[in-house]
Amino acid sequence: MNYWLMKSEPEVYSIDDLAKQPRKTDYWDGVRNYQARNMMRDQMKKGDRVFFYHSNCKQPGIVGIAEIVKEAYPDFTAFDPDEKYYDPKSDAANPRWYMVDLRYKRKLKRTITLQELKNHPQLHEMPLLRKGNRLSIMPVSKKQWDYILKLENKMAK
DNA sequence: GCCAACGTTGGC
DNA sequence: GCCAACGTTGGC
Repeated sequence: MNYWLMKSEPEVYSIDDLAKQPRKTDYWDGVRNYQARNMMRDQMKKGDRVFFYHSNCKQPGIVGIAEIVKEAYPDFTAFDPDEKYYDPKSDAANPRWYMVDLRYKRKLKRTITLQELKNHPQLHEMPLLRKGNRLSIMPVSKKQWDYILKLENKMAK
């Protein structure tokens, strides 16, 4: 099983929005970056666990856990000129972008903030904490995953 | 709202 | 293929 971190702006799509969906499941559209696409398309597997991360907000950080329930398939929002993430270079015959389906698992008992993550040298290797990394999808190692989950029950450091 | 860090685009 | 210009991300 692989572990991931996926960013979303809560003003646009929060973890509560995901939890509100029928069967708590929704598609993850709008990835328009090749590196993120490749990880999603080639490495994300059904059953993989995901840290849901809120970005570009007052308290950026990990807010919950989701699960991959459907592996990559063409992102149809790229085909529609009315969509925000329309891409004329992508069409059904030759899709450029992909999406996965995500199911809400649970919220963390507390938000583990970006600032808190930075305070742990054990996590410094995370792409999230590396300078200039703006990928919306990033791998998380099992070690990092377990370490972060343990933080959930501790006081913020 | 600012701006650093990247990615993408397009002229040459 | 180079690289300047531009757009985007996202923390602060």
